[in-house]
Amino acid sequence: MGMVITMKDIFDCKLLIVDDEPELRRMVNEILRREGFMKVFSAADCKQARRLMASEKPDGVILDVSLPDGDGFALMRDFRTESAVPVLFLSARDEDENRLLGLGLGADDYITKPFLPRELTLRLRAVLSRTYFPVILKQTEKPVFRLGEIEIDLNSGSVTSHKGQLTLTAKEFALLEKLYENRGNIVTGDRLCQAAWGDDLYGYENTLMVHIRRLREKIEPEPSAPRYLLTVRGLGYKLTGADVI
Amino acid sequence: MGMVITMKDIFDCKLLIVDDEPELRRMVNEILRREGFMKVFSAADCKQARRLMASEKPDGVILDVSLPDGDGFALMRDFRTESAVPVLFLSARDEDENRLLGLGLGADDYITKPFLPRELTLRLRAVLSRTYFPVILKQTEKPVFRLGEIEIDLNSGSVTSHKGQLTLTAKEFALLEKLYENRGNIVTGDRLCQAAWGDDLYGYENTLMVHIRRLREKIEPEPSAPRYLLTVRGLGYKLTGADVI
DNA sequence: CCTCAAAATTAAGGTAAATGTAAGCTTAAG
DNA sequence: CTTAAGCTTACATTTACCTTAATTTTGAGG
Repeated sequence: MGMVITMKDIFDCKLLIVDDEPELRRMVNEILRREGFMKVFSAADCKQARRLMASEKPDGVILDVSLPDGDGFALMRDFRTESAVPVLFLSARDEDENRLLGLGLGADDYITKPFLPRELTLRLRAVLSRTYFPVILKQTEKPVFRLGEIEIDLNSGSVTSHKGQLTLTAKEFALLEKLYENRGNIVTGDRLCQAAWGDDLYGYENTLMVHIRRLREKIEPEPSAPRYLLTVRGLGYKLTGADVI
Repeated sequence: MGMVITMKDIFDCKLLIVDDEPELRRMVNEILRREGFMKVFSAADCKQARRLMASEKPDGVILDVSLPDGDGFALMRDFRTESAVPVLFLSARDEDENRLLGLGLGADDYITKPFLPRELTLRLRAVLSRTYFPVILKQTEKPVFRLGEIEIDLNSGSVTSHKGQLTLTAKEFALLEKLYENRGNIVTGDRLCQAAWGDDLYGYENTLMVHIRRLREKIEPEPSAPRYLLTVRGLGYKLTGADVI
């Protein structure tokens, strides 16, 4: 079945264009209007951009990398201290592309000039869709949690219990992370395999079980009678009783 | 203001890949899986494509322009007489590009081989978004509802009542999910069997009853005098009194 | 490049929970 | 009353999962 979600209408989505070329601003504006974005603001330089950012609080920014009075990257960092507004970068081909690739762009995207209208709207939609939906964005800090007396830190991949400290292996880590993300809910074998191996599963069935077993040996007081990492026959596994720290 | 829309979950979105190269089918399949599209079918030729189109009724098609037994364009026109399914064309660079541009593609898009995974998913999202609107949601969220004093969470497959917490088995889960989807309406035995077992239904009559009984034992205060999961003699079963949470 | 230990995978036998079956019983409709 | 549809229970079977150990792969250090 479908689900009902509340989301901003495309007509209500405020966008800010930051570029020093008036012709390009006009063009982008036009493209966006045709696409249905009705609230579009534009700024020619950093100063103006900052002002509009503060007063209008846009839902997305289209930002030129090089601006007359500063750097697009620096500007983005400033925006980001205030909010998680998604940013789509504009850059001249070759000139800035390498720099862009090198950056930790996170949920953002970039587009090189010149571009097709279609390209712009495609990437913009994709960028916006990441923030308008309740998707967990790239999280720098991984969770630390507790299963009864056992403490688990996904930053270091360590499990601490009365027995001492153990380290999770790569597969164990991937599995536990996935289970924790969906804690309380059933996670199918397929999804777990995908999380740990990536590709489509052939004969993973048993391999998964063995890894689950090893994980249980590390996180369960009594691996053969699990209390936290439960099997749901025919459906998958689920993690219960996890207390966030 | 915002708007409320009903959208299909990305996991419920069925896609059909039509291409004669097995390796490409496999690759596209893989890309889509990673992106979260779980229901992907593939066909090697027009004949197979038509069959899958009729039986699965996919929500989107990724279609090679040239196929061993016919033309992708003709195939698309055929599809379109039945439904408004969005089509994303695949074509060899240069070879078919001009033809594609010359066509009145309408709401569709195309992509030339070879392509980057990112390109495929971007364009696919865009194509789908026209029918589903802003699309894209990574995490499937199943319903949580209440039957009187009993709370049911289909994410965790758990039933909570004054007696404590029980877990549904695979069959119980499938049946209850189907009944909930059609809550208030009668669901025939055939349809329930199909939901829980698949296409082939032989002599399930009694087996179904047994499973219904077991389900009632978990969700009914008094299984022998059901208040929520009712029998409709000669027709099937129906779920009533379900309050969405 | 080799060595060795840790990790991952494979294989095979075992087990219990989930499922299937059958037979007698109950209920509703005509 | 008769009949057919559905209910219930106990029991048989199956299959999904568990477990252990042997084998292969990986990767760090020499």
